[in-house]
Amino acid sequence: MGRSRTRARVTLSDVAAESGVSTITVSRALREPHRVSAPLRERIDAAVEALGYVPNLAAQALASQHTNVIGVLIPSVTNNVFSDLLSAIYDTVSHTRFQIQLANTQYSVSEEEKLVRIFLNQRPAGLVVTGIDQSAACRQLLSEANCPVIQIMETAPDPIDMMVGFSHYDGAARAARHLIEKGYRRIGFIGARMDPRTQRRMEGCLSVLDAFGMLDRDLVSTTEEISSVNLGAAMLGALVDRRPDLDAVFTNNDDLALGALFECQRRAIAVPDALGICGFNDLEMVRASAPSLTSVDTRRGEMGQRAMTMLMDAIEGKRPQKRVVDLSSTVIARQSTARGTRDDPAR
Amino acid sequence: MGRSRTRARVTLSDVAAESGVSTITVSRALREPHRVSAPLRERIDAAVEALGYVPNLAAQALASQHTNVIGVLIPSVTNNVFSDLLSAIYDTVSHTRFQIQLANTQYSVSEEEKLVRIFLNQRPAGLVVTGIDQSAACRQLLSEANCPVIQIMETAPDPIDMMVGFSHYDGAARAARHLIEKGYRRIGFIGARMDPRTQRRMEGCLSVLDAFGMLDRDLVSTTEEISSVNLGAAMLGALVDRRPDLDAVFTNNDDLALGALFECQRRAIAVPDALGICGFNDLEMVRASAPSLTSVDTRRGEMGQRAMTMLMDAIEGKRPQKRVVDLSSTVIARQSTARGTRDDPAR
DNA sequence: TTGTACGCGTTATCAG
DNA sequence: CTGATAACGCGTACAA
Repeated sequence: MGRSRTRARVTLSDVAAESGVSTITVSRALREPHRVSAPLRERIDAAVEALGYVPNLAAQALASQHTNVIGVLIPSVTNNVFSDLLSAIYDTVSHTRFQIQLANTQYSVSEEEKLVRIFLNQRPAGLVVTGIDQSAACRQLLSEANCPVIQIMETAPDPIDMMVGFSHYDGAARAARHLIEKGYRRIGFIGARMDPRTQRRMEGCLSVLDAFGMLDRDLVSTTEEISSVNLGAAMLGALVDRRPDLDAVFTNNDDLALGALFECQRRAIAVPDALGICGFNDLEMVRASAPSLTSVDTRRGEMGQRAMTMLMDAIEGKRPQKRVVDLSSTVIARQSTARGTRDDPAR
Repeated sequence: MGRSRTRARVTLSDVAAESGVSTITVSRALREPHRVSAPLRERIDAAVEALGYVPNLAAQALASQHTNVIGVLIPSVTNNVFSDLLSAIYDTVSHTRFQIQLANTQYSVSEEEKLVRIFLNQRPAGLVVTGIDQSAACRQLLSEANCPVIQIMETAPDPIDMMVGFSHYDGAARAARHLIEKGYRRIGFIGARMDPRTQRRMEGCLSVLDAFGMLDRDLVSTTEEISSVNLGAAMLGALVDRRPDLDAVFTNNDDLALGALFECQRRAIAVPDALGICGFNDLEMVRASAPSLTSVDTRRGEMGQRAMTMLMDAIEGKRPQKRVVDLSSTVIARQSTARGTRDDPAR
């Protein structure tokens, strides 16, 4: 209490009174201008302007039984990976009639299910969910939803509705093959948090190492802790202490890779000659480091943009030809793996 | 169109029918349980559970003329600085009745004003806005708002309502003094984007240099470009090319500082002996680098937490004793400035 | 402690 | 092309 008084809010009927028509006509003039005669439209627009009318979203939602809200569920707001994605999502949606409502599942499927339930009850225009590891109940809810749903970050053969992402397994497999091609032989793996996508990356990496007869479980280091640069440094340090013969690591993401690089610098381990490092996600910063870090580009900006375009199209009734868009991923070879066997060393 | 049919939604009156009471009693049992007799409460809770009732937020908002939405306006979703803040905000609000609605001003005051207008019309429970540089109209709107408003990231003597942050001017001044104490004499400044807070940091830094007779405008490098690690590397490179006598830089944030460090590594410029580097914000990663980077801790986690606590208290009518909370900021001295004049060198 | 009547601001439906 | 009327689902104000 105690703050200044509310100015009486301007409603549709105020605008109607001002322009001498009924409320429904104002409502139509705003939503379907072509269905209202030109002179009326002008009078109404003028009245809206003069009175400073702003629609009441709650009333719209209640009356029409739908909203312009696109719900976006991501596991974390801190992770750099998602901030790139979010940025693209916001950009794509700005200047459309839709608004983003962001929710945070904290990597919990039960939290995700709870949030989906809440969102669905508010009749969103569309929903974006991260990954493919929803609970059975959540999948059920989403497939019965009366709005388009798009899963992002991953691909799989059984989309709930639509999907745009890439195979984490394949991306990591590419990274492993890259390290092998560069001549590394005792290749380790460092992973943190170990959420489902992280695990699939690990599997992709290990399967390739196995296929080449190079799999050594003792070179695999994982933790449930949240990924960070400092953690990458600590994990690389521990791994090298235990296995000084390690000659390359694939880290589950770029934070860990950068930490690993720093630890190498501290220990005077030569990168890439004594140790190769490959990260994942290709964050902006790994291009800048010295040496620059090899990473896997996952085109998150394009992913966010495509996801929102597909979703908004679907909301307008334009269903995509293909419900699953695979953006794939690409190894960006840089100095940290440029030991050079067949490729020329990076600049 | 063409997705599966909506199940008839469960409303208050369904629950009322199921438990044999009137709708208003159900409504009360949900919002003010103590005002309903125990047996009824139990019957109602059971019915809610059995039917899977979820309140319709639009109807609540329309009937009660207020919402549990806390609007949060930040300039960027990509900037690491805001992700730390956001994370604290989400954590503090989770498990309360409030929900966050995030909006993105893109560092534009006109966009901010537009968003405030939209938010205010939906009767938010509270509003969080970034900084102190709102447009006059926006300030006006916010001071007439019938909900608590808190400005974050900065402090000033004239809060719109409440405020929690720190002085960017002072923080940068501390950084400059730290560099001087460490024996650096030809101190440069590197800044990107140059939003209002960035500018105040620049002013704080330059004023100290000036007071010590060390201000050299030729050592100041700024750009409107968005800050990034790569940009930090490029800007440091250009500055050193032009002024090889530079012996320290204060960078406007940690991205730039890290880029500067990388560029030094590439050019074999010894940090901290030949060049000292001090960043701003104390991101997690700057503790891990080799050498570790000195930075200014701005306690963003605490800021987010305090802001939400103050706001939620104010919503419940508990106005704070002091409307402006100054969290201050602290130089965290690390290896990148440990040339050691009076302090002992960092570990 | 519980219930009745009504209104919140908008849109759907059906007439004119 | 325009309007009257009735919802939408819930909370407020008052009554019992």
